[in-house]
Order: sequence, then structure tokens, then C-alpha cells
Amino acid sequence: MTSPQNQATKQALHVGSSCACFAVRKMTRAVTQLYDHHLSEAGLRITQFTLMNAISGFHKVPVYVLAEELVMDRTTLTRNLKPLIKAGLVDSTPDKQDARVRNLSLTSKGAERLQAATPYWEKAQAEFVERVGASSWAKVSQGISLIDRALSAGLRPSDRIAPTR
Amino acid sequence: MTSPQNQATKQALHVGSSCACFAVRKMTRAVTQLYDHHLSEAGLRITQFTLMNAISGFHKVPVYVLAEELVMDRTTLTRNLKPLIKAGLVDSTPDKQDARVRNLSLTSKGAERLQAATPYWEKAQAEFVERVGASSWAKVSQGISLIDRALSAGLRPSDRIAPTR
DNA sequence: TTGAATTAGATGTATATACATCTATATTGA
DNA sequence: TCAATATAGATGTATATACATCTAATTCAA
Repeated sequence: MTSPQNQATKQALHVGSSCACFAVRKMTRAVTQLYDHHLSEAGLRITQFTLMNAISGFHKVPVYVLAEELVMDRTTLTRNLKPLIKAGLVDSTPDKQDARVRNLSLTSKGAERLQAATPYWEKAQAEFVERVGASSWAKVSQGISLIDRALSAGLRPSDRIAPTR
Repeated sequence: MTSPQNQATKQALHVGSSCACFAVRKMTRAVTQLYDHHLSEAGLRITQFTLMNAISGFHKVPVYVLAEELVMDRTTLTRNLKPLIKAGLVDSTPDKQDARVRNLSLTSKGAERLQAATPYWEKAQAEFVERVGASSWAKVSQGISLIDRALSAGLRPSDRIAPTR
């Protein structure tokens, strides 16, 4: 006979050791903490740094496009932009063609801040790669690409592309 | 001559394609969305499910121990516990030996809810593994373990174990 | 033994994330 | 054309995350 406690404990061990979401969230906390500790000297969080970096790469990009690119809810992106816009680092201007759309771009101040923060990102990245090992990270990085592709095929069944009839 | 825009664009591409934190955060959003969509039917988020699962595994555990185990700030854990305690799913009782410590355990209601939610977790986990592929996930999972170990050696220099004299 | 330093948890503040819903605008179909 | 539908962004609400700081309690050292 197995007691309910033992059953529960076994199940807890099983979930804890196999749940992909638990594993990636835990790892992400650790990685984010490392990067944030370096970036804090530049007055940016890693989330803000990478968000500004993405905007910089697009040069000019609608909110909904960037949200999709980042696998982020539109409303989440709107919220994340608020402190950056308030700090004068990001511009949000109405689109000429479609009045619903707002285009994002870095202000010159934003571009400067991004540049100023980059050495701290370099340090974080270097420490991460040094501690984890370049080859280990290369493998995980490839795996992440696979996961991204596997999940971007539709986060929900309703989002999936209908099969051609 | 390279224009400043081209320089910025190049750098954005470099950071975007190599930043480990950006990569893991983006992936984690996608994975969390998948699990949350399944778990929502059980009235729990994946974060709450895995938190309750961890408490279940310990049977009884101080906040600070669980926080360390989860690579989570103590104050974050306190905050995450609030809705679970309020919902009567988790108990927080003062420790007998150390009056500063509070021990966490599942209530019977919490254990029931965890059980009831487990089939939805199973579905999420199954969909994830099916879409990503078992072998791909196994590789990434191993890599995550390496990263966890590499980073748990101290999130900050001050946390690192001093060398023996 | 007692004063200093440390530790555990709680709270203030700020950002990160997403769902439901609202408004304004655009697109589509009858 | 114009009504129905769809889309983009904003807002209300709730949870997730962490730092600085506070209080209470414990540990440590002189």
C-alpha cells in the first residue's frame, strides 16, 4: 500500500523534474538576474535594453508587429513601452496610412542610452558564456531556436493556419 | 564609410541574435502561454501550479528555502504566495524553533486543486513535447541543467562561496 | 553576556506579463 | 454604400518579478 503522501511526493518529483515550463522559467529567472545586475549600472533593465535594441533594428516598427516578433501580447508591449516613452527614450507616432497604428522608433536620447548600455550587456553576455561554456550555450541556443519554431506555428489552435482545402 | 544607422542596425542584429537573456525570455513567454492556455481550465496558472507542486514535494518548507530552491527573491515568493494563501490553497504557519521563519504547506483544498489541475498540465506537457520533439527537448533540458548549475554558483559575486584559506 | 551583525519575512515601489474589454479605425461583404 | 466584422492600441484587473528598506528575531563576537 502506498500512502497518499508518498503518491503526492512522487508526483511532485515527476512534475518538478519534467515540466518544461517550470524549467525554462527557473532558468530565465537566473539568467535575467545575471544580466540585470550588470545592466543596472547603465540605468536599464535587460528587458528594456533588448526592447530598445529590437526597435533599433527595425528603425521604425508598429506596436503590433513588434509584439508578434517578440511573442508578446500587444497590451504587454504597450505597458512595457510606457516607462521608455516617459523617459524620452522611445517615440510612438501615429501611422500616416492607418490611423490605428503607432510606429515606434528610438529617440536620439534612446539611441545614446542604448550605446552607453552596450558595454554592460557585453560584460553580462561574456560572464554568461564564460560560466556556462560556449559549446554548452551553442547547443542550448540551437534548441531554443527549435522550440521557437515549434511553438510559433500557433500558440493556440485557433491561431494555426487552416489547412488548404 | 558606414552610416550610423547601418552601425546601429548591425549591432541590433548582433545583440538580438546572440543575447542569451533575450532568447530565454522570448522562449519562456511562448512556453508559458502554451501551458497557461491548458491550465486556465483548472483555474490555475502554470506558475501557481508549479509553485504548489514544489510545496507539495517538500510537504513543509520555509519561505526562504523554497525561494532559494526556485532561484527566486524571497520577496517575490512572498508576493506569489499571497493569492494562493488567500484562496485557501496554501498554509503559512510560524516555525516553532525560529520565530522569523514561516513554513509553507498545501491545505487539503490545495492538494485537491493540484490533483484536479494535473490532467491539464499533462496535456500541456504532452503538446509541448509533441510539438518540439522529445529528443530536441531532452537536449535542451540537459543544457538547462548545465546553465542552472553554472549560474547557481552565485548570482552575484557577493553570494559566491569564499575560497578556503 | 551584551552589543553588532546577520537573517527571515513584509511592505513600498517599479517593471513584466496577459486576459477581457473598450474605442477608434479599417476592411469586407451583401 | 453601408452594415457587419476585424484589427490596433489603450485601459482595468490580476499575477510575476526584484530591489530597497523596515521590523523582528537570531547569531556572533568581543
